[in-house]
Amino acid sequence: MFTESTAGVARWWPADGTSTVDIADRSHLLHEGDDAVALYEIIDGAAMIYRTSIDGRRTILGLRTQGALVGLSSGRRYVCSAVAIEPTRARRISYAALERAIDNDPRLARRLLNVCTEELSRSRERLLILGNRTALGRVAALLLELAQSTGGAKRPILLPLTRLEMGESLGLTLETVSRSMSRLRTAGIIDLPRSGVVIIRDRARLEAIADGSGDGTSGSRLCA
Amino acid sequence: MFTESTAGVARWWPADGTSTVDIADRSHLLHEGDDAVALYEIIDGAAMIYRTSIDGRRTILGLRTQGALVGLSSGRRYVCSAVAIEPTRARRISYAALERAIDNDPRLARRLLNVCTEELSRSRERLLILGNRTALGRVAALLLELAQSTGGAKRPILLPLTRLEMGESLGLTLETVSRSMSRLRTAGIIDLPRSGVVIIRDRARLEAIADGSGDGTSGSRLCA
DNA sequence: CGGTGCATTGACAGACCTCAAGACGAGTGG
DNA sequence: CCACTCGTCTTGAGGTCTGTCAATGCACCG
Repeated sequence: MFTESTAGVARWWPADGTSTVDIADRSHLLHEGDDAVALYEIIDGAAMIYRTSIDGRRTILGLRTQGALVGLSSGRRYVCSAVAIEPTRARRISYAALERAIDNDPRLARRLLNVCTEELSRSRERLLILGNRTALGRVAALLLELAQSTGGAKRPILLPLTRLEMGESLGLTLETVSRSMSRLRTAGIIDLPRSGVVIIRDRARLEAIADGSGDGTSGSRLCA
Repeated sequence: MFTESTAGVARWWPADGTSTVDIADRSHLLHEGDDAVALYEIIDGAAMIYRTSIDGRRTILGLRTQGALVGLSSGRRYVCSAVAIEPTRARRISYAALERAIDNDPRLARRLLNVCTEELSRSRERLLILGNRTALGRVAALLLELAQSTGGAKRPILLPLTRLEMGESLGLTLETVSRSMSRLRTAGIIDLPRSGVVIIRDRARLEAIADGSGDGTSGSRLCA
């Protein structure tokens, strides 16, 4: 359904309601609770979406990179906050202009629906991870996700998240994240050459751990 | 955004591609991996959406009741399975007819977008629960959700889920679910008159537990 | 040089999972 | 009607994993 490519979404945006904005690292695109006045498409960079509980705990709902839409909301207000985790450029599309454009061009609606269902898939993927993975599996899955967005196959990952943020993203404490990373390093699966950098040495085993196939630290069957 | 009421979505469906289907308890609406040919709107009853991992473990991603759309997918195939958890009637809308209808009526697109973002909200809500709630809090949250869909304020909840399914829904084992229910009963917060029935005796404390405000089993501040 | 923020590591406690036994209810066949 | 089976639920004991608290190390910066 709604299977059209989203690569060209940009050229479908209404001309009158869009502008380009630059967001510094750790600056907000939008705040939970604010009036939902605009949607953002990430052109370059990355952001994380999060919500804060009454008790002050933050839960990071996901990371978004180039091409993703941030600010989708079902009500009049944003339900999540979004903050850049690296210097980011985004296209800002006003809701008012967008709704007008939808009425004029049904193809835009289909593309938006497509993006929205993809967003759903990502949320569900994360639910699977939180629902039945151990700490090690969750960390492995996050590293693979980060490796994908950082791009390179064997290139080092420049971690855009602190251990605390990784923990908030995975439902773990920063200590557990740190210990999991250390276990992966000891097992020879990753390298931690210096703070903020990760190198994946054995992607197959990392994937096996992320998929829940044992803890992968002792003779993986996938690498036999 | 897309804030129009969805109460009247039904009358917007394309006439040519829709039909009504009745699904027995524990029968499937659709299977993960099948060609995505139709969307279902639940008219009456309830269904659960789930995915199965390679290792055979099932993760229940959520429950859907009257008005919800089941079968939203970003690709050519369904990414989740959906099974009725009580006798259910649903409206089946073929994707082909739906896409045509979208092109003819932009209001439909906006309503669909609205439903889709609501779906997103539900997934995110569940992420929050799995990310930072204890077993007791998760069970409390699920009971409140079930109470809502069962309807009545103080009416008994006729559990549509087994302990195993509740566990698969919350990322817990069935034993932990059972123990949590027993703790809630011992604390006087719920009654378990017979198998498959739950009565909420102290909603305020149950909500406090679900929101993570202590374990609520010893003198809740909300009830002082 | 001290201060600050982040990461690592240890010790311990608590939460949850696993394995196991038994209870209960519904359905079936004698 | 009763015995039997089957699936589900409950409860216990013990082990593992993760959270909490705490100390230390490291890089960066004033």
